[in-house]
Amino acid sequence: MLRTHNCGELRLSDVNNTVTLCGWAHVIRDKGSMLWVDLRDRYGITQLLFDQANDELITKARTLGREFVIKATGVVIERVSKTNKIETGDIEIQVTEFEILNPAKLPPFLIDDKTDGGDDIRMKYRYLDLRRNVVRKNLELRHRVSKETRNYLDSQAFIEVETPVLIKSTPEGARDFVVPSRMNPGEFYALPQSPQTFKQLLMVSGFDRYYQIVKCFRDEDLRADRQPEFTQIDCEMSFVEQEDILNMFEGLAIHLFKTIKGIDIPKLSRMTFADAMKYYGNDKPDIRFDMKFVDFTDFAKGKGFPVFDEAEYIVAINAKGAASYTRKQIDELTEWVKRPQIGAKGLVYARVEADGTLKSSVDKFYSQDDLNAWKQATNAEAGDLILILGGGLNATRKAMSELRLEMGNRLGLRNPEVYSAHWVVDFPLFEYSEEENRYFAMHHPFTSPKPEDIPLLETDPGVVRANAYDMVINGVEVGGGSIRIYDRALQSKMFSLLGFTEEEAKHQFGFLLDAFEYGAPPHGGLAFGLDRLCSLFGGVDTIRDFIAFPKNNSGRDVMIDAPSTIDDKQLNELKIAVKA
RNA sequence: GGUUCGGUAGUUCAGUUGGUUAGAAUGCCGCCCUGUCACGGCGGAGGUCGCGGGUUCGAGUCCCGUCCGGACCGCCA
Repeated sequence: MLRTHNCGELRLSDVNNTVTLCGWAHVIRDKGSMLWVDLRDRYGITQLLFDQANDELITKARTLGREFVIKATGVVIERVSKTNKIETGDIEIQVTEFEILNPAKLPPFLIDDKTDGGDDIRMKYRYLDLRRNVVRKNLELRHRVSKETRNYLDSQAFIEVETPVLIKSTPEGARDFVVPSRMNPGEFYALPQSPQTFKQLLMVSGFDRYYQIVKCFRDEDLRADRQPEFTQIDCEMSFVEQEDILNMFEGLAIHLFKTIKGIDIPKLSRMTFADAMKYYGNDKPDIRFDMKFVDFTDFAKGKGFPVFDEAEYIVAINAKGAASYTRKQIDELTEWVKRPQIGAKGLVYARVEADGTLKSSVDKFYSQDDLNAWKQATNAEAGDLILILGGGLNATRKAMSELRLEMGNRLGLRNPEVYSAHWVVDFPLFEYSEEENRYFAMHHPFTSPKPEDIPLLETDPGVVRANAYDMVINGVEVGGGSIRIYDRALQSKMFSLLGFTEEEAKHQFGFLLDAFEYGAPPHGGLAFGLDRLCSLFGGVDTIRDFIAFPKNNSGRDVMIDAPSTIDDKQLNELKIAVKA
């Protein structure tokens, strides 16, 4: 070992000991007669002291620069001026000899908690960014989440099994990343969007309780909370019903909150998909705050206000305490909902004045009695602001959902240190695509319908509910899963409803259908997004901060500059031609 | 595929209606400083205003195109 101690562990009790430390020169403060170097490593900072009593040494110390890697030996002494800002603030090292292990160029941005570097340059030099406390702590958090996940699942008799990364492309779901096969020209592997079919086969194999912390890949556009490669905590269990899965994995959530955040969260509440849409316009509602949707269709229609008279659906929320919004703020909010991303045509408001009367933007069309009905329906009181949108059902729900979250932000109701976790259950089995004129599986084609809804598969597939569930924390979908189909006939029926011919189903998923004929147990499971869980525990919206080497908005790794072209020799081997 | 915001010193940013030599902070370099720890003081260096074209007597500023980055919509079973 080059060192006797790390930079975070020395205390007053170590005074008079001779120690050797290694690390990076973090900050150098030259006071003329003495010079200090903050020596930094993963564990902390220890101050090195050079003074002019040793002229040769301090002169050599003046050649140091930021981020030089050094090894220093000296005696631990009590500081004359102590600081409580760092844990080693009571002591310093009176250096007797030191060595520059490696000099360093000046970094392009400050390696500091409050760095001066923007995202772009920090990503290009990610290995320097990772030296910063804040980023390192994020990865340490991620490590603890993984570790506690393994602890919990291990204690529940789950075993971790690795599944292949080079698998088969399937048409359903997200776009696959594909990998050409040199030995099978013209054929391609796909990288897994999830180990779904493999974990089901492991259930057929009798593993009973499986998990895997595993990379998954989806070739879709990125977002702050979406990366092309991301990590799932993938789980599956046999001989269970939906309720068993919910209990097992809310147990995991409770365990993680306890061990990672030191918080006892209550047992998770359950909300149906239908209620989530009705009251929040969203299948992953943030229920840290109320502000539920109130359906205004009945009493806002037919009063002569053309926009609402023509609307399929009219919905209101009560922004409590927002009556103080000025005309300018409301105009700004109106512009906000009219942005193409939100897509509302306009925003109607009704303000409850101090005396209880209402002032609305549509007074021309609605009497004070009409407005009183609004007030009653939304439980509005003096000082509240009722916000109303109207239009087509789906678009209006979506717009109001966005507006609700925005008002939650503006009114300070979305504190990242407050957590509210719940399940959304009873998702529809299918989603109808107007574009392609057919049903798609909302979750995936292996999800089992609720038994009582099976007869409806023939007559009205759109209303069939699935044994599918999502865990939602603070408006973030952190995990989701379902009870699976384990009956060959039912699985075949699903494929046929999804528009597969028998041949196609056999070609794509024959192995699974075959397996179902060899004694498949009832089973189900779910997968958590590890990156999202970490960002949630870290209190930020972007998962990039919790990934050591993330991709940028365009799916590029700007540090290694990937993806890149490959040379003709490689292309020839793969028998691939690139279109000009 | 689309919407939107941004690109000016190593870095983060400001830059007025288009008008003299493009500024600040921080970092960096030099000198000074016996207790610093966001050290302090004095001095200094540092610019292809992303790129290309256009309008104009004159463009960091206006227009068109393009590249790059961020957020979002579509997409993400």
